Amino acid sequence: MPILITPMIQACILHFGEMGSRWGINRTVGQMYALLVLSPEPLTADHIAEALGFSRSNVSMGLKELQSWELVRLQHIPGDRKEYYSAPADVWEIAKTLIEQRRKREIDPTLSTLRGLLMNKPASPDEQYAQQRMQEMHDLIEMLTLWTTEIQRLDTDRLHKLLKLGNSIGKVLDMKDKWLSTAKH
Amino acid sequence: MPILITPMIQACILHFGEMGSRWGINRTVGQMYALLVLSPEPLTADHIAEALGFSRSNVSMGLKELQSWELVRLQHIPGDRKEYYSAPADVWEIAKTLIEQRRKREIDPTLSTLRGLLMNKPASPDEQYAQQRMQEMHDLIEMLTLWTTEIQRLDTDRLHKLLKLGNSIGKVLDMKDKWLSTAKH
DNA sequence: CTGTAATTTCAGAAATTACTGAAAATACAG
DNA sequence: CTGTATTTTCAGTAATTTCTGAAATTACAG
Repeated sequence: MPILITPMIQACILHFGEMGSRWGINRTVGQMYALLVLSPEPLTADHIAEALGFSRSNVSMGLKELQSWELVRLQHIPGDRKEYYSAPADVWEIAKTLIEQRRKREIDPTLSTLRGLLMNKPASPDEQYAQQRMQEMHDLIEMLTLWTTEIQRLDTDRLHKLLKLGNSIGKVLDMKDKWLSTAKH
Repeated sequence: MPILITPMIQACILHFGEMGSRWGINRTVGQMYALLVLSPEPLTADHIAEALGFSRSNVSMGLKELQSWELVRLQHIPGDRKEYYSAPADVWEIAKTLIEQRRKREIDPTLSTLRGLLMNKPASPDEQYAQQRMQEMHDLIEMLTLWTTEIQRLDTDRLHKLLKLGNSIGKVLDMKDKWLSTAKH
């Protein structure tokens, strides 16, 4: 017996559908993923289609997309021919995957495009100015990327410690501040 | 005489158009913004329409959207009736605005939806499990948001110092690590 | 005011994206 | 193999989003 969609669960699924459509992911794929995350048991494509009222083929396409994002796990149950899908049990695992995939799809191509354009010699003052901006964008994006890469290295345990520390995250950054101001000299 | 679109500048504009369409922003708005960022001088809507080959009304709508994101500055040139638009000169300023706006539009509503749903008493084991996942999502998102808020506080100068430090960013995070492992005891 | 330059609005056309049902492909038990 | 359960593909349709031109509005110089 798969997860029963109560109004509360429904509300959450709908919300992530709407939000998903503000990211690259479309509404129905967002809903499917919310359902998988909230479900304590793996689900088959048919479960999802029935629970959300989508066509079986739409669910198949959605799952294919979620697989391309590496956000779902496919598994088989002995004695059952159907394919069961589930989301990672660990929310931080999911977030790390999302961050990494988005970097691959959005950041990396931009960095390499910018690098390519910056190889050209500027042929006019306009081009010189434009390249200056491109260099700034490149450096900023590269730095932010480095940063998130470091954060992604944190394992779930260490992340939980951070969570428990709560507000004192500010202190970590204060320390960094001090370090920065001494490094200046 | 407004900025002249050379092939190099064109390539950058087209790239950001494509990338823009992977975010919420649509292709033409992305192109418009790239043009504004790369232009050393403020531009009128007519300049933009001519440079990119869009209809005047499309440019008007696009600028309206960019204004709603607080990504452009409107200014008047004495003796000229037209309205001139420009992007902030500081790339970090732009990035901070983007981060903040996205938080407002995507993160904050999600946090408050999750909080609302978590107020309900779970009425079944499925609901109990679902709420557990929702709580984890909530806490994780809240923590990441706190983090980026701190980073956003950095002013441009301090950011430049960080940029200059380059790879040694890792060291900052190592320090944090050490601190964390001592805080554990 | 009046006239004109500039901008915005908006209904509908064009383009894109999402979704479905039917058919094809695949997987596997017997 | 054969037959059946399951999944995938894909052409066509539906829905949504984007874009345009014409009309309305606004801003301001004289």
